[in-house]
Amino acid sequence: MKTKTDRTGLRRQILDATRSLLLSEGVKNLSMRKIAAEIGCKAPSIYYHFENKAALIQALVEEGHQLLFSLMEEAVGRYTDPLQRLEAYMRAYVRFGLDNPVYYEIMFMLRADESGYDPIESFRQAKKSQAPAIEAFQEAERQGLVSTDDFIRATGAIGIMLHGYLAIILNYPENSPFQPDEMLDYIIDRVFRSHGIGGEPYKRHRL
Amino acid sequence: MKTKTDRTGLRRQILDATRSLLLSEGVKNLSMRKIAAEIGCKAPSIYYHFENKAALIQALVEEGHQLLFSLMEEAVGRYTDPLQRLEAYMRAYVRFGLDNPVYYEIMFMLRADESGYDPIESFRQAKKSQAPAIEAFQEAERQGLVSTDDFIRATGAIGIMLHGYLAIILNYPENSPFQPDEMLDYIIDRVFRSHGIGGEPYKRHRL
Amino acid sequence: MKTKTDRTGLRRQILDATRSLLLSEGVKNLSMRKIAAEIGCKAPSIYYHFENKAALIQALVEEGHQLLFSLMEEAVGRYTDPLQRLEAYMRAYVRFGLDNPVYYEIMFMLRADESGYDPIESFRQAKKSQAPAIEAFQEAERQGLVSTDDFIRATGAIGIMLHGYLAIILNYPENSPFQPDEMLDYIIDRVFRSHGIGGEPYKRHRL
Amino acid sequence: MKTKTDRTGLRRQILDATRSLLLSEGVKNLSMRKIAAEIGCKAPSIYYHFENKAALIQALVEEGHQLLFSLMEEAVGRYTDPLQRLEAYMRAYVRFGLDNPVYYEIMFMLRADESGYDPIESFRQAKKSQAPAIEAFQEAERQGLVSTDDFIRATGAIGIMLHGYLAIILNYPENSPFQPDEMLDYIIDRVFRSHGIGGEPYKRHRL
DNA sequence: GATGAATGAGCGTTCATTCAT
DNA sequence: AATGAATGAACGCTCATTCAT
Repeated sequence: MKTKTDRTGLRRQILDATRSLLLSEGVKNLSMRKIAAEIGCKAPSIYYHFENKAALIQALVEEGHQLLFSLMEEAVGRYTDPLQRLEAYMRAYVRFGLDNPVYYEIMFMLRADESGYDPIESFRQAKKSQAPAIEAFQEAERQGLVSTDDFIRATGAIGIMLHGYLAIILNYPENSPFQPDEMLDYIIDRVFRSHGIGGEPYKRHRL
Repeated sequence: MKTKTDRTGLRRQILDATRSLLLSEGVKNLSMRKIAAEIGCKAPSIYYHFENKAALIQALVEEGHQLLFSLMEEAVGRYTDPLQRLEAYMRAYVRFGLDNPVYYEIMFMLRADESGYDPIESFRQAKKSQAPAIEAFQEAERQGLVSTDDFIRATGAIGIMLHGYLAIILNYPENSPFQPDEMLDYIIDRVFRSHGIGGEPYKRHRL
Repeated sequence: MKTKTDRTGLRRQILDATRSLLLSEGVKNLSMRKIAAEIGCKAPSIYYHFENKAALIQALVEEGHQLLFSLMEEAVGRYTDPLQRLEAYMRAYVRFGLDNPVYYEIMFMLRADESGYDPIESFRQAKKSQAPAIEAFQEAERQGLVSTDDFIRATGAIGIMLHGYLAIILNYPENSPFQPDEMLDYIIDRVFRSHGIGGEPYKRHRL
Repeated sequence: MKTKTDRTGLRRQILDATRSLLLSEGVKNLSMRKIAAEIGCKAPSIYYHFENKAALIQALVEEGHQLLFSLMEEAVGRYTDPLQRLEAYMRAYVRFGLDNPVYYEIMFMLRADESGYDPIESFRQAKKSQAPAIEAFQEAERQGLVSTDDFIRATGAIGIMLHGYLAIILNYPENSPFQPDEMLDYIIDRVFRSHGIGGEPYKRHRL
């Protein structure tokens, strides 16, 4: 029986409080003291669970990558048609960013020296999450649904586009210079068109 | 070391030193004292020329928007064929970002509360720079070179894509997860393909 | 309005307060905050006058070396007989240490990494202060009062002895394991004896 | 029984790790956590074996005094000629300091409030180690080899000199302002000369 | 015997900014 | 037009130590 029920998992509390503070105040204004204040513990306690501030953010980054990976796998797994899988991937990726702005920002929008997270490792993780899209592309090609032979680059280009979309929305959440939903539809549409074949660009079963 | 004879000299020096420091040390490590030290004056002197740090960065942002605008106009002006104008626009936009990473970052990658610059005003400026691309699209449509009727959104989507491209390269300059040049060619190619018509997707005279 | 009188020379106040705190609490317990509190200013103000803690201590070390130098010159200058000059040097050196324990400690008893002062520079300064003793030795030899040809080493050995004497007294000010005054007389006596010639070891006119 | 071995084991490990850390990082940078990390245990475990940091250092100081005592006895015991015994004492004392800088520093160069060790007790111990030198002096006098009647003070003066020598070398190990070996020979020589008798200062059989 | 968890106190330092001059 | 001097607020972090387990 635990007497300190409200103290259970300070490590978890720290991570959550950090996410919450990052969301409300941004990376620049995150401080160990504020995190501690948010939880009700003292700043040095954080150092028991994390070596330093960078390690704390790094832990969040890793959580983010794991979540992203599982979400991408799950999203793609809902469909069998490769183009649907691809669209599902794109939409789920965007959803991940919109639902988890803090994760997305520290994963992909923070300079390495600010997050303390090795960017190479970050991209290695990101590539793992891209795999479902690459495989979907491959399968689509095999089925003659798209004309592309450079699946990796094609997926990279999609990632770039979705990153641009998310980066703008997340950076200016209240002042997005475009209609997010309509723009996303438009973007996805253009992606498919760009891989279309002749007059019948793609045999796409819309989600 | 410049002399202090020039009246407007210090203001200019401050702006230049700020850009230089932002380039070498990043936004996070920029401080009024460092700027002053770089120039050889004292921190309070900066306050004579700029109300505060935010105003200083804002001045740089405005400079950046002016430069971007003139570069975009100039780039498009070199061609008459609308698709060439469009491609020139895209390439010049990317070039602007790569050549002026500091401008690009404070213009489009800094949160409003960090730059102190009104994001709405920022997008108003950005839209001005997008005008040449929009007009090129319109003309291309008029000439039957592309099948698009939503020129603004199409241009927005291009901006999103190029922003994603630049954001990644600028954020991880030494660890870009793709080959910048080849990816840029690929992206531009896909943009045109996505607006192609039937079996002959576009009549594009490559630059 | 704060008059110039009570604010004059915060830099000087900082140095004095630092010396005072070093005396009462030791190097280990010196902190920028305590210095500030002693004076009545705030810790950051110290940083206007000294780059950091090491620079502050270094400034004191330099002061100490200057004081030592002038005291040694002055002490030796009071006599013409070289052996008297030598004795005066030794007694004045000890007096400097006893009167200025803080100076002595930071000059000669602090590890380089604690004082932030280059030990080589420190010894260069110390050697300057040793010059009067070396010259006295030389003159004593010329006059046939002592039999020594290695004046530098002889002076070095004296310095070592006096340092041992001071280091013990200063480290255990209340518990010195010997009678300071008598021991000093004894030491000086032995120094002269060790340089004596035959049965009439030295022609010394006691001070 | 395994328990007993373990019990004394960690205590011993703590002492050794502390010595090692003191050697490599200095007193200032010694911390309970670092000691624990060095061993592979946690900081609170140290408190099972030592009441606090001061007690831990005190234990080392005591070890040092024991070692010094046995080394001095042993060194002097190798000779029968009292002057040789005296020289052996001096050389062994210096050797102890050079070979065991950490012991020497915490025994004789640390302020009482830093070591937590009663300085009076410290000097009581130190005097025990001086006994062989005092006795050698007495015997030398008895044999007419030196002219001294204050053996205790004479030995004290020697201790002061050797302490000065060691304090400088240990404090500036890389920047000693004199040649250690030659200076030691010189010092020992002067000690004997200072106790010499008339034209034939001492009948010393060099070691 | 040892540790997981936590904390109060404190550290050196940096910062944007102010204001009298 | 610029600066000398100062400050309130905060920062990341380390420390010796405690205490329940």
